[in-house]
Amino acid sequence: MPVTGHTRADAAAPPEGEQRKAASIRDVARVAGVSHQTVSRVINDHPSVRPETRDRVHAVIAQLGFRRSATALALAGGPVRAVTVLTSNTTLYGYAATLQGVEEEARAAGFSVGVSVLDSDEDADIDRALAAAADSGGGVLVIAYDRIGAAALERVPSGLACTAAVESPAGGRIPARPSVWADDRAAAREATAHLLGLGHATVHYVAIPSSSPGARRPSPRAAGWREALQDAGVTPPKPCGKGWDARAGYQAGLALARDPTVTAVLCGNDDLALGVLRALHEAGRSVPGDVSVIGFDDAPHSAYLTPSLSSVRMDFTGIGRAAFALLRDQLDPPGAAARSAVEVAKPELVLRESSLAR
Amino acid sequence: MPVTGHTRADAAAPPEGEQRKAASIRDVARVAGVSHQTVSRVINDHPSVRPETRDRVHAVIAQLGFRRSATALALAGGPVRAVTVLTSNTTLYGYAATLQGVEEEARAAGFSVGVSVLDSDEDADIDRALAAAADSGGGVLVIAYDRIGAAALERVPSGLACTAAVESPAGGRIPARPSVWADDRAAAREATAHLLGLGHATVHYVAIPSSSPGARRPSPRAAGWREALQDAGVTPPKPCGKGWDARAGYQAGLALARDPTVTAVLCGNDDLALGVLRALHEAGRSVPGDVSVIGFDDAPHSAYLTPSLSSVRMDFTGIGRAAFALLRDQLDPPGAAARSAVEVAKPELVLRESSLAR
DNA sequence: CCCGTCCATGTGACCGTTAACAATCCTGGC
DNA sequence: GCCAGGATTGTTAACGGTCACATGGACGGG
Repeated sequence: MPVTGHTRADAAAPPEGEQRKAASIRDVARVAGVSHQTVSRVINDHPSVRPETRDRVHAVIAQLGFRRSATALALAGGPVRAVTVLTSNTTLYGYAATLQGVEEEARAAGFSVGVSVLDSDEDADIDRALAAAADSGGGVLVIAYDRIGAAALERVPSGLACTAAVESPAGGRIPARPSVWADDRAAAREATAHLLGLGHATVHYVAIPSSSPGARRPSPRAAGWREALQDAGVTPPKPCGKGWDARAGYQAGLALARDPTVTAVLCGNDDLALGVLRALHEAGRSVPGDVSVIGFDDAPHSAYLTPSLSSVRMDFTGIGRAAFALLRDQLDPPGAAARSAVEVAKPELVLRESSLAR
Repeated sequence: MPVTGHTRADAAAPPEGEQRKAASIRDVARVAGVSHQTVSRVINDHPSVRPETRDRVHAVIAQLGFRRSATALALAGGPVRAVTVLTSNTTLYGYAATLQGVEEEARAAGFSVGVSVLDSDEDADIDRALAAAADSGGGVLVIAYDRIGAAALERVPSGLACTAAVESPAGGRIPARPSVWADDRAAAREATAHLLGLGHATVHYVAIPSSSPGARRPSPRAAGWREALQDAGVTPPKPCGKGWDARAGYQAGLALARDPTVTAVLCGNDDLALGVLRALHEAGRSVPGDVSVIGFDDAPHSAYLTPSLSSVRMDFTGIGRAAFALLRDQLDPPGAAARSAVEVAKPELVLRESSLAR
């Protein structure tokens, strides 16, 4: 990098003109009067280089602004230091925050981060993304919070280093790939129990779409909700909702608002909850007066809604970071194969106005 | 070759076992009985290859599942087909949506997308990101909506292909780099004028941080707001707000709520507006009854707030797409140097409950 | 004093691709 | 029948690193 500055004459920057072609290992060798291999050894901290030689080479490296080419390194079979994040979306809060976590950790480790968005769960589409990721050479990190991501995870070829950020796996099942999750099932149970504790006869659930193919399995959030009701001897009502956004929540909310038995609602995420709040408001049912509402994910703005939204805080950034760490362990195996599944800090139920005691 | 006689079905996939090392151009050459260079010619659609030869090579390519190595291509000096997006944030709506737009367009063009997050506007930090981007070989796309991004844009070395997504440039100034923006200044003027038209004596402004170094220049949104007031002969009150998020809006809102002359508020983004709404609510001032509020960006959930938030819809995805297109023109120059500055569709003022007539 | 080792360094090949140039074959004009 | 010249193909050398191995000198033990 042609950095300017520098106390003494701008020794680092190539003279004044354009930035000529970057210096190679051989350029450094020539100037330092050694062989290119010696330069390589210096770069890689190989022990048997005379201190004097090492210093001289280092000086030339600084002088020429030499930077080792990642491309050449990769071609020569060196370690690759790159991750590609596969995701179906980059704007939804949970996804964006997970990506952010991955990026932070990757940057700290000197990895580059690629993003490939999955348009659908069709094989062709997934393979396209996988191929793109594979020929970058590094590992793949799949955000598998939804059906598309889960489908992509299934198709990752066995030779490719891969980890995933997932929902909490259904009881006892160990994910096929090293994975990271927060126990949202337990959190859903807790949130539901809290609502029941407030005196509600039952709790309705506005679901996020299932991540299992064909929606065979409900999401862990739905499972936790169901369990809490069953523990309390309550027959779970039919979950509603189909979608991820406020609009879907609004539509589900319109139906719920018409049902007088609805006094408590758990939502699969905060966007859905927002739509539900809106629908309840329009129907003249007050929150938390008539209906208590709890969301999921604790998006940053949820605390400022009116009423402020109770929610389950998920450490998405932490999940992203942990997932990257797992991937890194796979790529340069320092001490044997590390853990293959990780559960990060338990989600935390944050109580606000929307679920105050009545 | 363990490949049995596939009619056509899975002709492409490597046999059944593990995925052995990817086939190279020379592997293809050997099997097809030609030189590697001929294979290269076939891949690149070079005209002088006998059709018969071409077909044979193509068949072997399919049979071996050959894919040209992007790494080797880059090393050999071929075109790189990669973008690195430099941004200070990936979770804020405008940023995430811009990134999404870039990714869509890049994917369609067969480019890979990298992301590098800028922690601060310190030179070292920026150079780190720039260096990382540069040695990926492709172009750089800077999201320069804030001070950090703008600082990064300044330091991009002249030899590096680069475009930027920016705020609308201050009157007449042509951005140094090919850039894309929506005319948010005009939109702010329009929104302010609309509020004045509602009968408000003045309009207060909750500002997003300026993107100019040292905050020497106000953001175009602030400029548009000021212009509209001046056009109407109103002396602009002091803008408030320091930050991007709902919390900052809330704090600004607390102060505004105490001031009885405040009856209309324009906010630099929807998160700020959300905080303002909350603060006004807590102070017992109704929206739009006592105070009208208009936000900026039209985040997806703004329509579902209570009251629903009037906002200026920005086509961030479109900006991202256009910025990528501009970068692409730079990377493989087909018809001379293309346009260097682009203004995408005009932002649209979306009126909702928060700014109804009184 | 000779030989085996280790240290420091150099030489050459290789990774997978493209570019430049050479070589061969075929065709047509004279 | 000879040669210019295009079409087709092959050969060799980059690109910028790493790895495997060779080389030469210093040192120490027998």
